[in-house]
Amino acid sequence: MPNNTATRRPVAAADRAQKPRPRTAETRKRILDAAMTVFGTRGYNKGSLLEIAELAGMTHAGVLHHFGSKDNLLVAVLEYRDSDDVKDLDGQHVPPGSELLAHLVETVRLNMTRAGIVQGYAVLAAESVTDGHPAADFFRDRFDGLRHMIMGAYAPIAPRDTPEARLEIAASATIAVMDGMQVQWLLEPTVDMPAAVEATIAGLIAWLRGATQPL
Amino acid sequence: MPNNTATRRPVAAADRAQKPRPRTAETRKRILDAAMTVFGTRGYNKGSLLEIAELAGMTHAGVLHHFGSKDNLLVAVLEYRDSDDVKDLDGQHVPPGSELLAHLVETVRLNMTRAGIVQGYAVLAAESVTDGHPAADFFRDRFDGLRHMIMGAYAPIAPRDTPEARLEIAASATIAVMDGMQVQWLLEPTVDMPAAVEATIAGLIAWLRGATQPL
DNA sequence: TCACACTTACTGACTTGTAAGCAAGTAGAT
DNA sequence: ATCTACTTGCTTACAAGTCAGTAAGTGTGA
Repeated sequence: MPNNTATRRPVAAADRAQKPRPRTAETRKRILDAAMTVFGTRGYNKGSLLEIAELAGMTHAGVLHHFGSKDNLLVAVLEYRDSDDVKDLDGQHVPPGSELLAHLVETVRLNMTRAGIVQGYAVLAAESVTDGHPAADFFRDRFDGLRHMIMGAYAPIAPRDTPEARLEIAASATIAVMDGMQVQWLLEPTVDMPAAVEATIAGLIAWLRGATQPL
Repeated sequence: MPNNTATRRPVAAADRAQKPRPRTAETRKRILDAAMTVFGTRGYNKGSLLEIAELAGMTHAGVLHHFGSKDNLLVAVLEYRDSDDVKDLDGQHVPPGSELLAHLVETVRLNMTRAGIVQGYAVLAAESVTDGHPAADFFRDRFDGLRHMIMGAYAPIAPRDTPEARLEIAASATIAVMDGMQVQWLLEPTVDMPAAVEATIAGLIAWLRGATQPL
C-alpha cells in the first residue's frame, strides 16, 4: 500500500538488513510453506494473513514482521519455491538438450504426488493476469525463461534451418499443455495428465519436422 | 426456474419466479456484462459487487435484488456467456465432425479481439479449483462437455480401432493448449497463440495416426 | 392496488497494516 | 562469568477500510 523503499528503517523490519538470529531462517520457511498452502487452496486474494499465521503458529502481525506486506510475502513464496535447494529436494537437476523433454513428462508424473503445489502454481499463474497483481512480473519472467529453455531442447531435434519463431511456437505450446492439463486434472483427477503432455510433445516434434498435414 | 415455497417470499427476490417487467431482462444483461468485466479484470474474490453495480448503473443492493448473492451472480454470468444467443453474436454455430478442429483455431484467433472475455474464463477456470469455489461444478461440466465434443472431432480422422482413452488424451491436450496459451498470451501478447494451437492439433492428429516417435 | 425494481441505511464480519511494548537472545565490557 | 545495552522476534491492541448481505421504505408501471 504505502510506498516502502525504506529511506529509514524504523518502519520495516521486513527486509532483513540486520543480523537475524539462527532460528529465524527456520521460522521464515515455516511461514513460506504455510503461505504456499493457503495461497494454493484459497488463491492469493481470498487467502488471508490470519490463516497463514495460524498455520505457521504465530499471529498475523508476526508474519508481517518478517515480510512487511502480503504482496512481499507472495513474491517471496514464489521465489522460495523456485530456489535451488527446494528443486533438489523435489527432483534432480534439469538435464541439458533434448533430454529435457522426457524430463518434463517425468516432472508431470511427479507433480501428481503433490497436488498442493500444483494448485498453487496453477491458481496464482492465472490470477497473475488480473489488474495490478503482484505476481505478474514473476510469471512473465518465468514463462520467458521456460520458453527459452524448452526452445533449446527442441532445437537439436528440429531441422537445422528451423526458424526461431517456429521453435518458440512449439515451446509455448508445450508449456501451455502442462499448465492447462493441471487445471483439468485438479478438477477431474481421472484425466491422464502425463499421457496428454507426452502425446503433445511427440506431436510437436513431428510438426517441427514437417511430418504433419495442414488442417 | 423452480418455484420456491410459494406461500411467502420474504427472503429472496433473486430467483425471478414472479412476473418480471419488460425492461428487467435488459437490466439483468447489463449487470451480467458488468460482472463479467469485473470478475475478468479482478478475479472473483477481489471483484466486488460495488464495482459491478457502478458499472451497471445501480447500487450493489440492486444487484443483489436480482441475483440474491455473489455466488449466484457468478454462476449466472458463466451460464449467460455460454448461452446460444450470445454464441451467435460471437461467431457461427459449432460445426460438426472434424471441421470443429479448424473452427477451434479460428475461435482462438477471434478471441484475440476480446481479451476481456478470455481473461474472465482463464482467471475463473483456474480460481475454480480452490476450496469451495462456486464455479467448480460449472467448469467441471464444461471441460467434460468440451472433451466429448472434441473427441467426436478426432474420431473420424483417427484410425478406426482407436480406443476411447486415446481420443480422450488428444481432446484433453487440445483444450489444455488453448487454456494454457491464453494465460501466456495475456501476460505476453507477442506469443503466437493461434499458431501454437494449430501446431498442437496437427501434431496430435499425427500422434493419433501413430506417425510419431516415442520420446 | 399491488407487485416489482429498486434505494438508503445499516450491520457485522474480515481485511491489511501500524504502533507500542515486552521478553529473550546476543554482544561487548568488565 | 556476569552485568549492561541493544537488537530481534514476536505479541496485543488498534486503526481504517472493504466486503456481502439484510431490512425497510419509496415510487412506478401494469
